[in-house]
Amino acid sequence: MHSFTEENYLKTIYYLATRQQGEVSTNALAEMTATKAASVTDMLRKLAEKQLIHYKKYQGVRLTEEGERLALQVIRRHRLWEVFLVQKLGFGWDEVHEIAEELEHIRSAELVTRLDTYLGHPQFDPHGDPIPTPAGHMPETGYRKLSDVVAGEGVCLRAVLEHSTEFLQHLDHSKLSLGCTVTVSEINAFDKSVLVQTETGRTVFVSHEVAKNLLVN
Amino acid sequence: MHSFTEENYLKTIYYLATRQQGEVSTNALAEMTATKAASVTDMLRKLAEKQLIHYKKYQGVRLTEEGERLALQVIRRHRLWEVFLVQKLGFGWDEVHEIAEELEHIRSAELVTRLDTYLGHPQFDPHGDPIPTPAGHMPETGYRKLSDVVAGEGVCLRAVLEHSTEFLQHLDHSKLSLGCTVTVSEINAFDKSVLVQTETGRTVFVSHEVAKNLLVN
DNA sequence: ATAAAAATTTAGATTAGTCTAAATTTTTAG
DNA sequence: CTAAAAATTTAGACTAATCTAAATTTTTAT
Repeated sequence: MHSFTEENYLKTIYYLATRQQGEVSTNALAEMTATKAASVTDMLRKLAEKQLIHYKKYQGVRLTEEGERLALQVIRRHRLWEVFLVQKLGFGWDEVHEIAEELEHIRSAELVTRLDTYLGHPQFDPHGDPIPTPAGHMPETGYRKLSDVVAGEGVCLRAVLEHSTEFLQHLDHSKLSLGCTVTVSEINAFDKSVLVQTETGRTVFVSHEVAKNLLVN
Repeated sequence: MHSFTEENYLKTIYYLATRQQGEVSTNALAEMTATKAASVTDMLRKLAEKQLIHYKKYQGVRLTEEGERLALQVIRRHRLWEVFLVQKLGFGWDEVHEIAEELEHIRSAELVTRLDTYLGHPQFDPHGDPIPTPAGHMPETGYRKLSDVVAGEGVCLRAVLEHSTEFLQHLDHSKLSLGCTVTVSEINAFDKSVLVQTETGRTVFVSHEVAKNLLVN
């Protein structure tokens, strides 16, 4: 079996790999896991020995097939628990990340299967992230960033790229939630902020910084 | 905060203390936690330093008020999760112990509060064990062992003392479940086995070994 | 192209929890 | 009451995950 810590490294490598080109760097991992580069190096050697990553000194790191399978298992558990916490226990979408960070390491396969059934086989977590399949496949979404939408287009809010409490509460405050249909009425040429029209006719100001973290289709 | 391991020691000390007179011994703890006596001694020194137990070398161990409070918190979480696993996810009562052993260490207080509400503030777990209150009080049950009931008495099955899969499956097989009302029709003078009559008129043979692990009122 | 900067790895230590083997204390049985 | 047995603790070591400081490699900027 793999340790709690190993699972976190695999998950983090997966996360960083999807957000960039090529290999994941030691420093990037150190920052994400809130450890030091030297500690990361030690762990990378260990994961490489277990054949969970491809690793050459100084050259960064990439998941093996087995490593990716494990990472997706952890992510699947994390996202299913987030659905449980929000839909069943009534937590806000801004409150569930830390708790799911712990729940994701509970190992029983039967538990995950039953939880998935209990939740009605959800496809997305409360932040709009797709839930990996039991077989270990990450569904493609084809979403774009709101910041890439041109004026006049109508789109639907589908997911957030940023999970911080501050960001999510800001959206709550703007009364923007996933599933909202909005039309981009204006894009500011100077700061790239956008004005969007909701179905109910409200106009909402969205800064470029926020628009970059909103996924739509 | 206290580690996973410390929580397990506190829980085990509480468990052993309720099943005997006086102090809990190093060896008993070593057996229950599947470690060696030397390891237990190390941990006891640490828990004593943290004022969670009263400990004098060679004299056994007893929880302090704070230690008991923490132990009851862990037990409360364990039992609430068992209710969840059985009532919401449909696990059998013989399948939930190991999973709850992991879930009990998830630390969010808010999670426990919400889970309790979601489950409808249950008073007992699937094995009939009382769930400690949020304030850290273990409800008294006043149950007796079935092995102490005299012939002719009618009683209701309330809890099991033994949680092993084998024992619980044996009860399932005998179609004895918590809540059953039974009348003790005969006590064998030689082996102390009992015959009980169920409400439906079935006669069930219960060995002394089993009767000692069934609580009734 | 090369020196400075940045990134990464190595060396050596630390902490939590565990172990075995040896020493010590308590209990028990004659 | 005392010697043997049982229980417990101490001593010294190990593993996983981390750290700091120093050494090494790669990248970058003139």
